[in-house]
Amino acid sequence: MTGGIRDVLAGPVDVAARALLGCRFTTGIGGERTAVVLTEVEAYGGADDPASHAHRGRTARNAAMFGPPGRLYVYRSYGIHWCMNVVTGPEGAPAAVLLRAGSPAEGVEVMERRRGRRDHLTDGPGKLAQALGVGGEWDGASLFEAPLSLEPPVSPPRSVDAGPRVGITREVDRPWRFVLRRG
DNA sequence: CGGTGGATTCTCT
DNA sequence: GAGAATCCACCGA
Repeated sequence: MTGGIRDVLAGPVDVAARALLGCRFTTGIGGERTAVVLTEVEAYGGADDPASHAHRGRTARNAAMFGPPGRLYVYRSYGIHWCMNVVTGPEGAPAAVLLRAGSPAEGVEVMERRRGRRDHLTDGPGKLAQALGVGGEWDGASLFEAPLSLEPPVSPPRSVDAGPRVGITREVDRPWRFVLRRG
């Protein structure tokens, strides 16, 4: 074994997306430790993927997608929420995996405070970023350097469902949304 | 340089 | 199930 999950993130984005399911994503932002197990992700490619932010080339917003794999791409959605992606593929080739949902695994009380509620803590991309304390200042940060960490699951997920991506208007038929099926 | 619309979430009906 | 909230990157002029 060489780099484990890091090698997978350097490969094709849809393969990387599947591999991220079941991973434990931990943040120690603001001195408060929170973690989730990723349960829902979506893959986004580059110029060949009309639904991707990188479809029209490099811009100030999507620059992180062109960087090396294993970093965060964080952007503001609908002027209100932050959404997190894991950059994949080789440097210079834009691709990223949107983290849509997870299961709270650590620091639940911190997440409750950040979210301002006790239910629906991490069941959407904006909610997940808020619960973990991730905002725009983390755009480009490495997942393998403190205060972030990404740990692969002990054993691979038993079953993964694939379907169309959510909330997009282009390329709606590409089945690049992956959901961890409980079992 | 101004108009536009989004990889969303919440509240209310 | 529908509509509002709210910002800024992007695109066309």
